[in-house]
Amino acid sequence: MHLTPFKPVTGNNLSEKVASRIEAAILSGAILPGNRLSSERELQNQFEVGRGAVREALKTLKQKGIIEIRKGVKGGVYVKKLEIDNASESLSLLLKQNKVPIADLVEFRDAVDETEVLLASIRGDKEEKKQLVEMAMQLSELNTLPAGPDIEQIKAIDREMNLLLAKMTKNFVFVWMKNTIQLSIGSYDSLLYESPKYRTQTIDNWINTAREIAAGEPLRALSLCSYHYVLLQSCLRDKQLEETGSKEVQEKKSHA
Amino acid sequence: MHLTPFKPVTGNNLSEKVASRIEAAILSGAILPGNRLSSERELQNQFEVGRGAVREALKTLKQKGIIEIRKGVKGGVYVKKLEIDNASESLSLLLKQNKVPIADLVEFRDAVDETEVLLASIRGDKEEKKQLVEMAMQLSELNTLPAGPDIEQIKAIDREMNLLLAKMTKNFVFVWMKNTIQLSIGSYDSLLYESPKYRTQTIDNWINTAREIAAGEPLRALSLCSYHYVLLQSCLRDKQLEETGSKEVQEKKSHA
DNA sequence: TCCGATTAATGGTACGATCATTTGATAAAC
DNA sequence: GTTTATCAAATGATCGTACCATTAATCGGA
Repeated sequence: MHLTPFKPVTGNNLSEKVASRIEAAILSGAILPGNRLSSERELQNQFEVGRGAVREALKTLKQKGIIEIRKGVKGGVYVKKLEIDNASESLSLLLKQNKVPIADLVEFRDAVDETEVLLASIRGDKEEKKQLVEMAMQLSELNTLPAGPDIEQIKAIDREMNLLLAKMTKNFVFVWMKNTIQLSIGSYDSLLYESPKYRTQTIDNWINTAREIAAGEPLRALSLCSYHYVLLQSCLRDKQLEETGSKEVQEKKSHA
Repeated sequence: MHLTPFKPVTGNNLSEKVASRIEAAILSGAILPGNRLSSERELQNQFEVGRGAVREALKTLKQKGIIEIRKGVKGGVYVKKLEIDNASESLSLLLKQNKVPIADLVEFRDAVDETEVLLASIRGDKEEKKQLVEMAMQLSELNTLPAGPDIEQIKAIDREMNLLLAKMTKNFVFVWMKNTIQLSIGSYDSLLYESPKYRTQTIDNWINTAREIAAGEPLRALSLCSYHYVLLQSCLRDKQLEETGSKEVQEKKSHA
């Protein structure tokens, strides 16, 4: 028999709660791709909800591309292997499932950012450029507070600067891409601000980059932007060294 | 009263048929963002299906982010304004809705392709490089057939070459991005092959690019890749000149 | 005029019934 | 014994009805 990893659910928006429960179970890896979850009637009993709610939840998950539904005996809900081809609708889903090595994402953002900096320094309004420099200076202030650096605030402004930079390109695709990547990479990027070693360097680099962009010096801004990634990769390497052997085994497993 | 732009639906997978009908009506622009579609019970009558089927269809569309559902009097299905912020889940949806000027997309792909070519020439296997060159030669052959060029086949191989190039980067994000962009930009890109003026130039450029990649000359490959976009933009400009004044009015309207 | 109660429209949920599809088992034919 | 045809059970797909909660318009009284 199956284990029943679900508990009853009550409340409003039932079908969405059911959907998020099932999705969580799948994304957490508790149920592996190709495995059968249950039939609709079984889920109905496990969650103690009506069958309509179950079916609506499954429709949502099917649209997301993470489950497959089969008819007949041995039918029911099956966890789908999420491949790049299936996921053309959703990059963020691929990222959530850790299907994408973080190094790949960093590398990609590097490529995009370089052009972004070029375009921003060419197309950005005067006001936008002014604002960018001001935000960079704010970073510096927040880093030299008497009570110590306000790291959360620094991260927030870093995020805003990134979005502003994308907006300055006047190109929707860059804005969209920045939004999506930021959601997934943000936590890694902010590592730079948690270590004192990198924080000051990163902020100084932001200030210089913002000034070159404001001055309309795209090529200088570009080389400074590249330095941001030198810092980030160095920082990530440091973190990796801290990790234990058991994590390495997990890594190999997930790559297989 | 409302018009009822739907006809009854019969057959299997009813809810998906209903969903695609509604989606088509929305994406075609027949129903504008912010407008109310109908209530569930109205849709049930219009499509002549059960209410469950309607609700399942709506769940799918809600998950896609193109509709919004409101409770109470004046509740029902409303077409959602698809903004960049909402759409972090789906770039292809933004593209389908023509929210993104094609020039933006071309520019973005240009930025990505440059790095892609660099990485491909550095990381590509020997076999992949060999295959790339062979495919480029195939393009040339297809262009000089006695019976005239086989344009459809040429487009198909162009597509395959693009995907191979992305694969050669050994970076999932580039592969995903190429897949997504290809779906939307493909039709524009293939304009290059429809005009005799550009077709031969584009193919020759592909051959040279493939050879430089195979030779491990990333910088030469890069400059050739850029030339592809010079050709594409020139070609798009030609097409735009052919368009009439009435289209220009539409353009301005959609930009407002 | 303004505020509160009423009412009607609508989504959310549940339950039950029927049909079509799929798989496995059983029986019949060779 | 093997193959083929038939049947049965599990399951998704769909429909219908009923009831509750929410929402906005309407109506009536202060």
